Amino acid sequence: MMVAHGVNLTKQRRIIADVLFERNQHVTADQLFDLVKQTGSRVSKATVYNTLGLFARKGLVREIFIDASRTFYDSNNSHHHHFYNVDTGDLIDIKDRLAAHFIEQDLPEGTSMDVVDLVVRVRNIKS
Amino acid sequence: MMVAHGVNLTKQRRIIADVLFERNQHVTADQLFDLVKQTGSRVSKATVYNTLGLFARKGLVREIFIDASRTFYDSNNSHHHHFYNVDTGDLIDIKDRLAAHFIEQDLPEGTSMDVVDLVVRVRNIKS
DNA sequence: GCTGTTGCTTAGAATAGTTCTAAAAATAAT
DNA sequence: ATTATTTTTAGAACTATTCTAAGCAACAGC
Ligand SMILES: [Mn+2]
Ligand SMILES: [Mn+2]
Ligand SMILES: [Zn+2]
Ligand SMILES: [Zn+2]
Repeated sequence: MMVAHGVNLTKQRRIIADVLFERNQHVTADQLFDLVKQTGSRVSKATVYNTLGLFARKGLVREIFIDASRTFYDSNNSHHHHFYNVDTGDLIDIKDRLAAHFIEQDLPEGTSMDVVDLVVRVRNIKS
Repeated sequence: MMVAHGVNLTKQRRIIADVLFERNQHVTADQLFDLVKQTGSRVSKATVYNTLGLFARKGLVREIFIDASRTFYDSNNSHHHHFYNVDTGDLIDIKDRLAAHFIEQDLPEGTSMDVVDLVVRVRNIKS
């Protein structure tokens, strides 16, 4: 899978990928560093940052920017969106259905909608 | 307008608001600090940060998180979204029409779509 | 075996946007 | 006028992330 995306499979990247892709999750670099530590393996924090950056560039994970203070990485790289609870910090998947009223019907229990932020990322067409 | 939103109108906030709301724009705190300086007025950087935070809490501006390294503030607080060009850094408004194929038709000249990131911010219903 | 080359990992330093602190200044209340 | 409250300010502190430069692993050609 990683080799298919043009990523050299090193020992550390293997360890990181095992923990990261074990399940669909949203983690910061620091959280992932701790998760790796909990398995007993030792990988430096710099390598966790480097590897997440590499995985993101290669399309293996998605970066999520919901607040300026930290970047989340989403091990589920299929096309989907998120509910973010500003009170609890919960980050919950929304399946890819864009209609606004549809989203409203699916709000997490006990929450009300605040703001819908949509960013369409584009790139210059290489000439 | 600001008084209506429960913001005390001080001299510095007035200066900042004049520059910020002069037109629809997307600025970082630092950019706004420079814009204020260019008018000849003197407001500290701390006050620019404090004021933007206050305006955001009061709903006068919208925070936009498109990359982890800086927060943009949108002087257009009407409900809309954005095209972000990852190559140029351009941030362009999208009128509030959510259909995905509609967005594709409106891509900025010379760009191709990369990723659509949608974050629905919710809050706990106060009980 | 060695030897060079390349890519990867690492600890710690540096960076930079943002927040915090504590004191002065402005404003409001009594 | 005196006191209380709010705001501004400079600079220090904070913190997520990136950078640096040295060491290490993998590999190829001898
Ligand atoms: Mn997810
Ligand atoms: Mn705008
Ligand atoms: Zn997700
Ligand atoms: Zn906008």
